[in-house]
Amino acid sequence: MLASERAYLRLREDIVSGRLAPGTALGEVEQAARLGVSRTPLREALRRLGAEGLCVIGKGRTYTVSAISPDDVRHLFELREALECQAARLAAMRGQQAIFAGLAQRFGEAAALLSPEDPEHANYYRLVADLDAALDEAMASPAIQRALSSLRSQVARARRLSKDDHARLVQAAREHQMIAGAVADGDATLAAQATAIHLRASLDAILAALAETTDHDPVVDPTPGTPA
Amino acid sequence: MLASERAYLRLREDIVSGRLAPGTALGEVEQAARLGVSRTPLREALRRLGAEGLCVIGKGRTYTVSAISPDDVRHLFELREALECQAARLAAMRGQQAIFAGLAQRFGEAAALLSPEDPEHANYYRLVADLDAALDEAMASPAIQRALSSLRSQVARARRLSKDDHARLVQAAREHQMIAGAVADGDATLAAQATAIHLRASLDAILAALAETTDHDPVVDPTPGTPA
DNA sequence: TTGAGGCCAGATGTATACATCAGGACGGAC
DNA sequence: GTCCGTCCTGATGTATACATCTGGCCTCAA
Repeated sequence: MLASERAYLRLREDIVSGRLAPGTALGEVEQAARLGVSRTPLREALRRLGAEGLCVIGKGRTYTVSAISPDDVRHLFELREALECQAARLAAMRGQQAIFAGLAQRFGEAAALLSPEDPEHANYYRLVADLDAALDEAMASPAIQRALSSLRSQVARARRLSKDDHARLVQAAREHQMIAGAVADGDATLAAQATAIHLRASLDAILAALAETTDHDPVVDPTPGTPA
Repeated sequence: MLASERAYLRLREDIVSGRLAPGTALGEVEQAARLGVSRTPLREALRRLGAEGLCVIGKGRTYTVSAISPDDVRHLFELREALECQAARLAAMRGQQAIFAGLAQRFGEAAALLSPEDPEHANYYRLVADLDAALDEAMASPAIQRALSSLRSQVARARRLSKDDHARLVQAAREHQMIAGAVADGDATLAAQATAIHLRASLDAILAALAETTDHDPVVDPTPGTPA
């Protein structure tokens, strides 16, 4: 695998997981040494992360891990709403009905996937990923796909802030079922509205979790570097 | 100015203007020599252009100037609609009424700016840019701003395909007036709808021009390189 | 003649040396 | 004592040498 790709993936994972806390300076030499690549591919990784918003140009020319305040999450979801509602609309107009009918049914049975035996909810999240992939293919709009993929790592980071309690996940499954159902019916307006509702509920869940956590705990692991 | 920035700006200009035709291979050594920089900053420029969609990774690892077929333009506008309608909505909710009222009035008088004495319509386009900037500031959503700025160079390229005939520009001015007016009124729904209408009309104008041109002329100047 | 296989040219990917710049610390002058 | 200017240190920006890969062409065998 390309060194620049490795560096990008590892840095992204480190930022999304919180191992690299917001505000951490990402020096080229330091990170290159840490990840075992030279500065050239690392620079490329850094620029990609910058384009995705995971890090920003601080003072001077240095990159720092971007913050993720409640307002940042709100702004992120404003973009998500624009993109995903449009995606749902287009998918409803262009997608194959059968695929989304099947997904809707699977979401209807999703409560079973949310058993406490699987604390990671791997099966459930695979189902969500399947819906995302189906929407991606159905909307058939490369430009929106690209914008969305650019957004996903930040969304993943935001989701980490939310506590996936059982009640929320059951409700989220219902929301997803509604989206898939509307797309299956070819109802573009309803699909967009269902998406908007889901995003609003997700945002509220994240903000609620954030409000709790910030009172007594740092949002993320504040460890700046790694123990060599 | 940084060499990477120079390379980026020149390559972007060359692609948007059509001097580098769609399908042109962008070899690192060749372009680095042409622009008088070394491969390192040129690579960075190439990656930025790739992220914006102005060039794509062809076979092997080579970059080529992206195509811009009617379908590409349609896809581009699907994304534009999602982003700009949301931007208009947010601006209507957050913007300062007076600014947009002033812009609406200026668009109402825009017909005077479209005199045949100014074939470039510089004054008119400055007004459009003012509206864009006002919306940018009013929506106060960094994420959407970033996505939009990433899109602008492709929009500029698409606009080059359209013939700015007088009738269309007059109509476009009315559409812009409507957007500014709706934002001034704080009417988010109307602002989004006015934006959608404007984008639809712009798209139709581009597609019509494209359909005409492709019948007897290449879409862009097919000169691949420069005469040393 | 046609297909497969390997060789070669030229590209991209990476590492590193050098140039340049920004921030801070130190010292001197007022 | 404080403020300003200079120097220094360490970073980023750039150029280039080297490694690696890709694709095409040529050769050879069936």
